[in-house]
Amino acid sequence: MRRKLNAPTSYDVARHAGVSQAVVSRAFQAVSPISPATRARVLASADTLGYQPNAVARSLITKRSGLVGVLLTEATQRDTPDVLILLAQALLQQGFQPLLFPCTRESEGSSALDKALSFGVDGVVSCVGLSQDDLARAHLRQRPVVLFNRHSDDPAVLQVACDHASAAHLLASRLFAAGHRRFAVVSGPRDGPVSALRVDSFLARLAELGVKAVAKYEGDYHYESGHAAAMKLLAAAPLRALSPRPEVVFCANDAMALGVLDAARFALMLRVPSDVSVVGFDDIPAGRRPAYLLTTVSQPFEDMARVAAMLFRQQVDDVPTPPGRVLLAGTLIERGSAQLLPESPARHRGQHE
Amino acid sequence: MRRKLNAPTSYDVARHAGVSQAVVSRAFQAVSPISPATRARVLASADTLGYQPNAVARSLITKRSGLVGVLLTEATQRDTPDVLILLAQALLQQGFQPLLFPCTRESEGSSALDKALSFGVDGVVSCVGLSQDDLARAHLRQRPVVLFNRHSDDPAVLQVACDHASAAHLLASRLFAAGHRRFAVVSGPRDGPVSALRVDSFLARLAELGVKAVAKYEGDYHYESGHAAAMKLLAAAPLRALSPRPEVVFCANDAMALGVLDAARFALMLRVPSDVSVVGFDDIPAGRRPAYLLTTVSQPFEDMARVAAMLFRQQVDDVPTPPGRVLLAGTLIERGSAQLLPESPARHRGQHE
DNA sequence: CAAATCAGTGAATTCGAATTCATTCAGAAT
DNA sequence: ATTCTGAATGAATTCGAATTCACTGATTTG
Repeated sequence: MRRKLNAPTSYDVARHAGVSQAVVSRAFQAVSPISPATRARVLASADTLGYQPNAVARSLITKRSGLVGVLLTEATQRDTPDVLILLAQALLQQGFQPLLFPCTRESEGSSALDKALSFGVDGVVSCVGLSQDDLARAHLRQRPVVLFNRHSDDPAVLQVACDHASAAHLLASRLFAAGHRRFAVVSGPRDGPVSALRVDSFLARLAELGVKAVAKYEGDYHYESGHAAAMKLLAAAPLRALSPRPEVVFCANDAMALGVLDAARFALMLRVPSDVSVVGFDDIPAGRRPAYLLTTVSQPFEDMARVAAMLFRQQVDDVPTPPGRVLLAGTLIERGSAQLLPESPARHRGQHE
Repeated sequence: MRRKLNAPTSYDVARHAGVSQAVVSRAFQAVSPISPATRARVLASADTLGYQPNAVARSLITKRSGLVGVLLTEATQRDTPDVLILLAQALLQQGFQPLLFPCTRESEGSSALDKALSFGVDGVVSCVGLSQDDLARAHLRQRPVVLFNRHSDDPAVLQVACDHASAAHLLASRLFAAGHRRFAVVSGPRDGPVSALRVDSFLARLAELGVKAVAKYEGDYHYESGHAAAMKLLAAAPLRALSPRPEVVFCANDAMALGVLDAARFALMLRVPSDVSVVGFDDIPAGRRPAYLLTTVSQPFEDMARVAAMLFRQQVDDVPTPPGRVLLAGTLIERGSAQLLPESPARHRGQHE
């Protein structure tokens, strides 16, 4: 009396079909020396026994698991969890099962990578920054890494990201051209790798245009910090005459922009955009609603996910792939929260798609 | 000249430490017959070689992979992707690495389960409905399944869900007690397993209270369908006198409730809640903002995730666990979008947490 | 008709760690 | 001193599928 607990193995199928175990194995490979007749017989047996090849045993010998480690930052988890979904779907479409490694701090990336490697992933797509050393370790074991919205100086590492800098640059130009001169900026945490790109580029462009004095506030990407920023930056200061209220508040992400908007409207009783323009970055769903109509930059997450997944597969399959950085342009979404140039009439788009 | 590509194995460590492979293996188990001195030596060698036990090889023999299959519906992916994050974090905390199986239809659950099993998962947490047959298959292989917000008639299957029915029941009572008599309901898709619970229970309670005529609209859980529902249900019909405008619109989820809210305010120029009350279900972040202040029911996702993960681990560890359904109560969140009883003063909560 | 070729098959080995079982050796008990 | 005990160790086996290699029998070729 055997234990029926365990799943049937290739030997069970072999016995049932009257062949050797090797033949069973071959029956499940696309191209392999096996006669069509035998294959059919084996597959039939497998079907009646409910046999499925054990992916664990297979990957032990083939060194291919069909798994991809997906490293997530806390920010991704909190603000744009749907990116994860898009990534997962794109990777799945390329034939990889996503294995999740949620990190709470950027520094956890290193150990997450090791854990992923020990699980035998074929490679890693990381939303978390990785050190040169981490990348080298993965490379040594021939496990490709694709960085997602994260930067590495190593030109050999594939990176897929939104072109934050260009978008911020464009935004600054447009706002300046619309006649705005008094700017305020709500950044993310100082060390945030993405916030820096957005804010620095925005400020750099303003400086180019001759705008030096810009009020700054360091937020933490949360709605509340946007609210707090607005209270500080926009409040009717007693000495306001000395430093007049900003005409535009640029936020490093949408969540904070919504905080600014709500604070401006409901706490400070300012009209948006006539009293103050607010722009964000990300195009989160909430900003699309009639209640907000936030002018913002949309990251092409779907394309980014698709490209990342495709590049990942190519790397795994050793398809020669030009390394480097793939920057996908963000889209300026003009809704109603900012006064932009009349030349480009602001379309009041609501939810799109 | 050996290939340095491959990760070091236990044999490499054994050689380096001057012991047998078996000892290396033992050094990495919490409790095993090995002297503290040797263990230290082995671990030191492992460290210098950068050795980590290969999880694939290990799980081949131990039948434990430390992986948990997480089956996702399209709805979860679209509406509440953060549930996935919470689940992932909770499972991780219990020592399981979440392997994702995004499904686009409920019917894909079956094949997703098989795939998960072939990957050697220790069990499955499913947001997708599974058939009796699926559950039996998993049970046969001793792979526990925990259903998350999904129902099974099999009392032996662990289920963790929000108590949608009770919450909807309470909501109906409260609205009725507040004096409302003309109700409209925006449901999810007819076959949606969750929508039915919410809407049916809401209607049942109203019927109990003597309210028979309720306007109904079948939405699809999306914002747009809420908008459309409002246009249909609340529009100033020519013969409105014959069927007066509903005082309350109950929506099967928040996304649709926001659609109703926006349509009422911006398209129909109705005041909320004085002209019409709107209530939703889920407590999505957008509803918490000052621009909406949606009255809704909050699903205790965090608790649900924690409980599900805990029960899952117990099952995997063969801790005797009383099977059955765990229903966690939803919380009625009273914000500004509905007129409820004066006896319970509506607190205008914004973002909470 | 013999030799060479080739497709299809099975026996045996492999991947890397865990585990069983036998063995060794130090210290305790007699 | 001798036997007994127990802890610590190593050799060998195991998990399940893929793969190498040798082999068979059928087919083609000279």
